[in-house]
Amino acid sequence: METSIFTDDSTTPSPSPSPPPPPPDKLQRMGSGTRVVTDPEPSTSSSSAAAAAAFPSSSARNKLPSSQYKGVVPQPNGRWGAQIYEKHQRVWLGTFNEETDAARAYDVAVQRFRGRDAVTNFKPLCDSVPDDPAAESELAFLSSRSKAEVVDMLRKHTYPDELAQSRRVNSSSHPLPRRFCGATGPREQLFEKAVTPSDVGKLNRLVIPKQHAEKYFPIQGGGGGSACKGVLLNFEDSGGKVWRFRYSYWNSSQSYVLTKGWSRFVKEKGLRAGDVVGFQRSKGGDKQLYIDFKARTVGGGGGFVGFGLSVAAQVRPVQVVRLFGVNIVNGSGGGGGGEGGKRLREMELMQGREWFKKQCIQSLR
DNA sequence: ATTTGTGTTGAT
DNA sequence: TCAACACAAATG
Repeated sequence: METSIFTDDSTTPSPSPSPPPPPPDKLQRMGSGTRVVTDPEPSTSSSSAAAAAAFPSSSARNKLPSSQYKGVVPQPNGRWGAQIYEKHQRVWLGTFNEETDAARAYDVAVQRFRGRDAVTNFKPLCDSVPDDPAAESELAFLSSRSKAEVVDMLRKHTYPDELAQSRRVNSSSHPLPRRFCGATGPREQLFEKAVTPSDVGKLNRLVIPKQHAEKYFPIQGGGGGSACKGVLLNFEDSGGKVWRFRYSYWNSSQSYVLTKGWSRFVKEKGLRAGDVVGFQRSKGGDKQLYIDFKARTVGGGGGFVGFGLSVAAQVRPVQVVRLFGVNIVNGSGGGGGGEGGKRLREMELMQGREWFKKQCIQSLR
């Protein structure tokens, strides 16, 4: 099952008998701090990211400034990482430019992981008196998502957008049974990867994280150091179409990659940075490989964009969603092109995304 | 070349 | 559980 590092309890998350909000006191700074950070001037300072870089500091080995916030750790480049612990294991929540953003990410995670009265950096979220629609909806939103999903949103910085979209849907009277991905069948999920800009760019290749490559797609002759003849692998998509990719190891970058054939997949599916490709394998003896992807929505103005393309050919129009009867824009110009070499950081901000598991084709046909 | 985020360790 | 530190993996 994916990376279920979390003992997920998604649907029944709050057995938390936790009622008594104890801490009226602001327990904000604690972190094993040890370091008071020479009084962290609130705001005013310009770019925090630049701050660290600018520090000539006195000692050769720069001690990174510890954070005053719980769950927040400094990064070598001046940015901030957020993390939370679960069962003796660290769960990384992503990196942020602002220390406070990292702290907020931790707050979201800790409330999802440990319940309403968990210790937070800022607002306990349920501090909002009795009825605060905003807080309540967010609470509901959190409960409706698995820990893994929440972590994913935080890492990709899509939490705000997903929350907003959730609220939209919610308000439009919808008993929508939430995600339903019935038994997926005889397949086992191997792993997933959110494609990077370069995975869908001109390099025409998909980097398979080493960890997964060596575990699921071992290359003949040994992976790590051997040369790279490469092999051809066939993957079937949700529409039954078979895709053949060349799979090899690149010594230059010490990476496992899918090359020949990959660009076609990107183009036909209209893959964009941030979309998630998933790899499965049938449990039967045939070990047939499968590939699918989760597109992202272009929430912006609230439109819901199907995949920007073409997939129409293979889609079984199930009784799709009838909620957004409005604009079904066709954004993604696969060719749209401009990527511009701006701040990638900002590009990474993606709006909400929907996971399009194959629709339940089973029940209908 | 940079940045992320994992491995590890010592402290609480 | 939690964060400091070091550094391999990932990304561009």
